[in-house]
Amino acid sequence: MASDERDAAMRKAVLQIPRGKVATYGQVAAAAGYPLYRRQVVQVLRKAGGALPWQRVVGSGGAIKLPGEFGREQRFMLEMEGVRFRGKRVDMAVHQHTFRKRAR
DNA sequence: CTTGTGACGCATC
DNA sequence: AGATGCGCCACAA
Repeated sequence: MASDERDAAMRKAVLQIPRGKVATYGQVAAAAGYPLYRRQVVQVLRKAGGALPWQRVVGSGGAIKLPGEFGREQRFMLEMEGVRFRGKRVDMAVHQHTFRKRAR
C-alpha cells in the first residue's frame, strides 16, 4: 500500500533530525515527499509510540502543539537536548533542522 | 457513504 | 497574541 510507503518515508525524515534540532510537521511531510500530508505526520508519530524522536517535531514557528502533560514533557526533553526556547516556542533561528536531499 | 476528529498551517479579525 | 475559519488528508465509527 502507498500509505505504508508514506509512513516509512516520514519515519525516516523524523529520524534524520539530529539531537538538539527540531523540524516542523510540515517540514517532515515535505522532506518525506508528501507536502500536503502534515496532519498524517502526527498519526505516524502516535502510531510509532515512542520508537521515534517525536519530541523533535514541533508546530510552525516552533510552537509546541501537544496539549497537556505531554506538551510539557516534550518541552522538557528538548531543553534537555540543549534546545533553547523563546517564550512558548523553540528558537527556530538556531534549532530548526534543514533537510537535505538524499543520496548526494 | 457521511460525519467527526486531530500533536497542522495560514489568513484574518 | 489568542481565537476563528477554512483547506488539507487519513482513519474510525
